Amino acid sequence: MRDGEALQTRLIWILRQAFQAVESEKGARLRPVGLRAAHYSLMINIAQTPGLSGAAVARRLSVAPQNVAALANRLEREGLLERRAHERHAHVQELYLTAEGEQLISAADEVVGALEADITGLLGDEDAAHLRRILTDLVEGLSGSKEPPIGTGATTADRS
Amino acid sequence: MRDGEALQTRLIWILRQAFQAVESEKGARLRPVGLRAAHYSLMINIAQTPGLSGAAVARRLSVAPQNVAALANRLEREGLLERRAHERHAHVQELYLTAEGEQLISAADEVVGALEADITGLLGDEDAAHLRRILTDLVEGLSGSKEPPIGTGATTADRS
DNA sequence: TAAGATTGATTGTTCAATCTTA
DNA sequence: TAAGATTGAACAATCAATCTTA
Repeated sequence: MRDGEALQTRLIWILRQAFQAVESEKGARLRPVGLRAAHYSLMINIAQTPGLSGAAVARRLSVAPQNVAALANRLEREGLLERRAHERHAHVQELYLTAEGEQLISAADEVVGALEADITGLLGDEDAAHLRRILTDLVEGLSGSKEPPIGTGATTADRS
Repeated sequence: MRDGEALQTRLIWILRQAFQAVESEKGARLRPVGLRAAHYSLMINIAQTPGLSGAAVARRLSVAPQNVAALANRLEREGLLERRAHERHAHVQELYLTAEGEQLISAADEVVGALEADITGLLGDEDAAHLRRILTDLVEGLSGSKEPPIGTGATTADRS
């Protein structure tokens, strides 16, 4: 590593730091509500789009489908989520929140929404918008070039 | 969640996406070299500051010291890293890379350095600098307010 | 007391492989 | 063939608790 390019000045490093800082704060604020960050991530997506299949959520979160399945198992055991068979495709499991799950995710998202507000308040509207734009460009540039051609991954069960 | 504030427009969400995209790309480029991302992260820090203690690396990486210990165990087993007792503090384990480790991290960091260059090239110098500044502000704002007063965590073994 | 190391248990995540169904 | 689900193994990371040493 060249000395003029210290580790800590790399965007890769700083991005990691920022992500960790936000994740850590999110986790800390979520704890009193009674939800772990991973469970929040899964549940908020199902709340936004009830009936999503496990595979579809996995794509949204960019995690392995087995991961979603494992989380769903736990949440189902805890009575926060339930699976129902897809009406026309028996092998597809649609995910729904229970009433209890709905209530919990509602409280949790209020907390996360507050964090989002704190962040934009911290940065100011201009920087926040700028950050949004630059990060979007980054994601586009990194994943855009190597993604499958067209319509791949979008199935009947993915209602996003 | 208010409809005007869709999940996907939140900075928290976009930051996660960006981090995951970069991590994924980093992992993909590291694989041919023969290093996992977690091992790279640990080794690059030891390469930069040989003799760092496990606790010190953990602080730098913002991970639990047990995590560093587990990774170090594996890397030691693989002959990429070695521990030596601190000269004056017998219970402190200093971490050093072996010759093989040095060589491997060198090849790995060339790959990661190339990714860093690709990213800045993708964004352009102006946006890259801007992103660096905004993310730094974010980290400052989030963690700065709740950090212990002074000199905490900096011990003899931490030569950063 | 405080910092570092260590051990054990739990959770989150991935990879690989298999099975079922459209 | 392809998409979704499932199972098992391995790895990464955390929390909690203990131990040693300065």
